[in-house]
Amino acid sequence: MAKDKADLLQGTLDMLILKSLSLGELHGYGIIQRIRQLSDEMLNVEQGSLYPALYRIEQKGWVSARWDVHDTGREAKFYKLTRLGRKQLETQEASWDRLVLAIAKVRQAT
Amino acid sequence: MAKDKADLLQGTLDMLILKSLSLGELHGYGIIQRIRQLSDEMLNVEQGSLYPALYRIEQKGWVSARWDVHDTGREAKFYKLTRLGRKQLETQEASWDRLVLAIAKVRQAT
DNA sequence: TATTATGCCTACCGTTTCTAGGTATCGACA
DNA sequence: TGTCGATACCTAGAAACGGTAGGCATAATA
Repeated sequence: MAKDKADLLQGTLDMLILKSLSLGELHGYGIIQRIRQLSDEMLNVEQGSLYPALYRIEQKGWVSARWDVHDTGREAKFYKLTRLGRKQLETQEASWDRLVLAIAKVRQAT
Repeated sequence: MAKDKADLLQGTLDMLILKSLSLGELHGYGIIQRIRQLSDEMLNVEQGSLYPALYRIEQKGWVSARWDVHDTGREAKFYKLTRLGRKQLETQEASWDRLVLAIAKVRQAT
């Protein structure tokens, strides 16, 4: 990965995927682009990370998938957040906030 | 771990250890206590995570260790941040800030 | 005296991300 | 027409890291 881009921390990818899907149905390749774009190029999800993650997430029932043809005429697998997935997103965001807060506390220490 | 405590994200432990040592020399067991205390009990580092991490960190030259006897008369292995470790702490804090920012950007998206 | 807290350690497990490969289609361009 | 990059999917294997679960020893405390 390019030097100016940070590797993800384990545990953050699910949240990012769920979040990007919360904005609307999307296919895998598009998820990568959306995350990169929304983060101002700071986050770059590798395909080898994404597709297995999508599989896991689908198994857990957080997203549903269907094949479809989009505007450009190409086939792609579109993922959609389920109700369970929306809940999971909230849970993960809350966990993330708690962690960020906890680490901030440690870092504040003088 | 207790349910109200979050597991750490992989990649954050080094920073927490370095940070707690930046406040002064400490032994392993004390690092765990300091992190727990500073985070208001939100972060609990397991011994099985800490000691291997300390070993890794020492190998990298970020901390130096020495056995000593402390007030209570007990022996303990005291760790101290090296100059390299202090630099590493800065680097990791900067990375953390970037990641938090990047994720915030993604989450802001409507 | 028995238990709890302090203090160190290791082996193994599970999860997750990345690297590195593969396949196929489409559009642009030489 | 041929080639190349972008789009789009996938898998196998490696690497990293934190946790669980165990062990050992000593000091404090009930």
